[in-house]
Amino acid sequence: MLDFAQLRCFAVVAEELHFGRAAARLNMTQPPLSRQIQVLERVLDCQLLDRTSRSVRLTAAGRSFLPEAQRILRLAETAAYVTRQVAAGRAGVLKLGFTAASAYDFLPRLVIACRTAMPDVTLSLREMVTKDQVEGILSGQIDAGLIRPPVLHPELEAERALAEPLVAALPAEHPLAVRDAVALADLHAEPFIGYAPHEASYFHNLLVSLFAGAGIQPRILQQLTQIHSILALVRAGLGLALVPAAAERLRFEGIVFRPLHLAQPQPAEIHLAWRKESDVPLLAPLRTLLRDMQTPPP
Amino acid sequence: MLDFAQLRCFAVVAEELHFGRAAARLNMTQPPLSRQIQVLERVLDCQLLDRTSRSVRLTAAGRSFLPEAQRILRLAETAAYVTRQVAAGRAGVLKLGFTAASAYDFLPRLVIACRTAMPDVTLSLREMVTKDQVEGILSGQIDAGLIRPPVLHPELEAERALAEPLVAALPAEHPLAVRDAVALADLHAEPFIGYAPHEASYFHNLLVSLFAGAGIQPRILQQLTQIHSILALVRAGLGLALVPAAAERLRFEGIVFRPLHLAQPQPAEIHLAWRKESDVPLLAPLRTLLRDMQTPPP
DNA sequence: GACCTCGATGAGTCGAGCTCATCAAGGTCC
DNA sequence: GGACCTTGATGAGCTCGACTCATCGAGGTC
Repeated sequence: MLDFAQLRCFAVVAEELHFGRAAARLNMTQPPLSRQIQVLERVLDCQLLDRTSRSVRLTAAGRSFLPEAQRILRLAETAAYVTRQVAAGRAGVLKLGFTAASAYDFLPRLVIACRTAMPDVTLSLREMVTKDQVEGILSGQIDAGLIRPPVLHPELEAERALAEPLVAALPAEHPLAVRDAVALADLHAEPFIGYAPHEASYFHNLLVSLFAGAGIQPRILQQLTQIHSILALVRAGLGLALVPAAAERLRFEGIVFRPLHLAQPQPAEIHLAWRKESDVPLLAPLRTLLRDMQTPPP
Repeated sequence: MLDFAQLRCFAVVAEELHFGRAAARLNMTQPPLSRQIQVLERVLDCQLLDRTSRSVRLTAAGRSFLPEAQRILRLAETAAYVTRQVAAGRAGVLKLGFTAASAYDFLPRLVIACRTAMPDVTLSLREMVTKDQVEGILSGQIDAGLIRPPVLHPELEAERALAEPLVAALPAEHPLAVRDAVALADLHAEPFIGYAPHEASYFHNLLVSLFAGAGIQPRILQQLTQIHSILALVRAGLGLALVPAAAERLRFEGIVFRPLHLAQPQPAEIHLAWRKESDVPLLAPLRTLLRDMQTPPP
């Protein structure tokens, strides 16, 4: 079998065309260098170098083999380097799940931040609902997921990646649209587009507890799953809705967004979840990145 | 430094995910296999395999390194194979010079024969006059050349690659064009387009000796170097010419070619020439091919 | 709890590759 | 033409790395 040491010896001798100088460059003495070349020639079953005591020249086989040897050596070096980078979490691919809503604003910012902070890291992104992400993390289909809390599965760990305000989405012609901001009390008995209790349980439960806490009860006309569907009904004038601030980025014409004053100003959270015993090296730097994104430098 | 044995060990373990089976496939026992993997991990400064006494799994670094290791192993094998082929004269590139006239018919046949008999051999062809070819062979610019004899240089060797008849090239309206064939005697005092004594000395000298031997003397109007230039003058009706039979392949309209009866039926020769101490492995198979082309199987 | 599987590890041995010394070929120089 | 120099090949001796064999220990199964 071939041997990297032999390839390196051959490449250097082929460059220097002089065993003594080549041996010096290789930090060895001349006799073992001669023997390495001999072994390589025996392995390849052909002469690579024509040598007399006066000159060293490449044979046709040697000329053909030299670039291959150099290529293999380069590849080996690169592979070793890249592998070290991957192990250190400075390079590689991280398969990341995300929910539809996080794509509105958070995900693009994350991708840009990742590209800046870790240019050799690729995020392989897949949109999945929270439940599928949990299964995907457990099965290894994705390395981590951006999901709605709480993360209860005992094999998973999670931490907050984002907290954002809720805003009121109003038809442009709605009476409340003239206000600068909206309070929960304004929504009492208003026609309201809400979230489906099962498919969008996070926002459903969030709103239920907000309304209960404020002692109000909007008139819930429809309960939908996807934020853009809710906004479509709002635009049609059926009612108003509460959505995460990122939804403003959808730029729905005919809808105005107004800040919603709440005791907890940023109640809508996205968490990063991963397998507790995950050995994916990129997890740590990703978590650092997410933490940095929440506390941007002044 | 990396080691091919380690790469092979890692690749097989990564496939089997079992040290015992991998060791069997590698024709070794399990302890040294474990140690090879440990050494590789130390060289790469990271874990490639997560192993307990119950299971073996790839880490992220291992998943990243595996395809690289496989690629390097494949490359090494291919490089060794190709180099052996080159050394044996079954593959590689042969830089071959040729004269303009040999391109008419002989060279295409040679290229096709070469592609059939030695599919892994590439002919790198360059058109050069005989004198430049001799210099090119001596300087190593070309490995061999198809030139006009005689080859006199003491460092060169040569052998006949082709012998072909001469034919008479006549303007279509020429009186001799009605004949089936032409004899040298017919050319006496005829207007004739000949070859330049220096730039086309081979054909010049050949015709001089033919005419002298036949005791005739055509009226030489012009002496040119290139056969296609000579034929252009023939077509213009200035005179007739004697050209190698391959020139018929030029398909000059307005010219008819007629066999020329001679004592030596194939006086126009092309020889293959090469450096005496050339170590180009492809020379031998090329010479065999050229010999086979001259004595085609029945 | 006894047993089994499987990777890690320790002890002993053998061989590959290193160093040093030397040879042989083929130039150079006086 | 002979002494000398350069340079790659080769031989002897030694060292260190890698293999074999035996065994351990973790973690399952029955």
